[in-house]
Amino acid sequence: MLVPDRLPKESARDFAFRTLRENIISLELKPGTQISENEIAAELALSRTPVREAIIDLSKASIIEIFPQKGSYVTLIDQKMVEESRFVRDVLDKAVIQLACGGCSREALNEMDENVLLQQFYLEKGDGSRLLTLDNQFHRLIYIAADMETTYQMRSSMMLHFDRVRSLSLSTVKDTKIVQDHCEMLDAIKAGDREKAVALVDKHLKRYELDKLWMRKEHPEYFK
Amino acid sequence: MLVPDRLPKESARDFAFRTLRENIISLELKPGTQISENEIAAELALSRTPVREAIIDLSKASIIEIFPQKGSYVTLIDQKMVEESRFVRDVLDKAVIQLACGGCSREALNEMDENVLLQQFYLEKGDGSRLLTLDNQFHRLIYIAADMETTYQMRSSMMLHFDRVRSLSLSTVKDTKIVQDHCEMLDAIKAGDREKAVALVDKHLKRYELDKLWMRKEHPEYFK
DNA sequence: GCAAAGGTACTTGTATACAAGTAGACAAGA
DNA sequence: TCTTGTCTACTTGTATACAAGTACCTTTGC
Repeated sequence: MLVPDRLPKESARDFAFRTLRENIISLELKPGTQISENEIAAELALSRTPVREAIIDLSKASIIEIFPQKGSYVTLIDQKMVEESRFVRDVLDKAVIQLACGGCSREALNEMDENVLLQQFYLEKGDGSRLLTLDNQFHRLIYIAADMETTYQMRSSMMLHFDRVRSLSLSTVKDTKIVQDHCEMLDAIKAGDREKAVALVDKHLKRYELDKLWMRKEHPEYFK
Repeated sequence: MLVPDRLPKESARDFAFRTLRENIISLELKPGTQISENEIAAELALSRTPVREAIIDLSKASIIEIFPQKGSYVTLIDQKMVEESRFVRDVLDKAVIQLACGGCSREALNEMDENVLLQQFYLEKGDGSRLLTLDNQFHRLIYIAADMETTYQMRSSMMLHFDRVRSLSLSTVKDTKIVQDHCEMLDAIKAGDREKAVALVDKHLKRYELDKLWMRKEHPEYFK
């Protein structure tokens, strides 16, 4: 497992949560892997308590499954769960982008401009990991622009399942179309073109279908 | 605080979570109230650990706010949060009921029939608390009918804010229209009439606007 | 050889002890 | 009177100890 630096003032629990989450999404901790509270605690130089609390949090999002008195495991990727995540994302993203089309602050637009610029930069550099971060950030900025940040947080917890599937594929495929989609979405928001924006979200999400198929073919052992 | 019976095989953590959640939603624990891990633990005859874990869970849904080394408090009702909850519910409910209109099992329909019957029964009896439970259950059944139960769980966590506002008003108002709405929704699902179903969800949600206004007028001290 | 019993080493669940930080009471001193 | 320091009693955060259940291996008996 990759152990990042502990941020200043970060609580033990938050540190454990962040570490586990990143390792699971990046597939560094593979689906099916057993998670021992004691082992993780030792690895992070913490006691069991904060580690346990972090694991409970992650189990709430069904990304870790706890079997009392037996053990805890990184869940296998569940096709149905990924599908529902996709559905929620589809429905919320379309509703929110329409709000954003209704007008948002200069600030929010600037941040999105900057984000898209960086996406193009790292796309050329071929830095898939950085791209994934910017991708997530871009969609978050849309929610912020629509003043729906709490809703975004909720979306995030469900998106964990989706993120795992994207993780590997985005870092190898480096699809230029995804960045292109983001550019066009931003344009649609600026133009206040709801119809175009919704169509773009729809097209955008369909791309991940390929990711899923590719991953399922390449790593069937990750799936339930 | 009202302490329910502990269910058989229920873990201490689940028991603490359930107890706190119910007391908060029912406004038995009023917005702004301080929650002491020690006090709750004593009251439920548990140690701090499971109580603490339950409190952390509830803080994830922003229904309890934890100030480290200071104290934990039942959050005041946040208008923006209620608004976002309403938005999420609106968007998801409309999408899901359309799926249900696409056809669902005989079983699911039977359960909904039964539920609506009970709603009418308890409406006449004037049992608001029982009505609230049935109301929640009805909407859950729609999600189950659409095979979107995980999505419903996500919806639930955000709905806590909404539920608090409904709690008092539903128990006093006992609006016959709400039960009527449910009947019509069920009919629309049976008929596969998407358009009608969506319109009903829309109308249904608008009723709660009145709840909010009533509550804000009656209990301004509960709001942020 | 095989089956059953029991020990052992793990797991998570819960309880308790201690650490660290905050708020308020209260008294001492300017 | 007001300020300041300290003590006390609280809070949550973390560490540790113990309880209870599971899986597996080993040993014992046939």
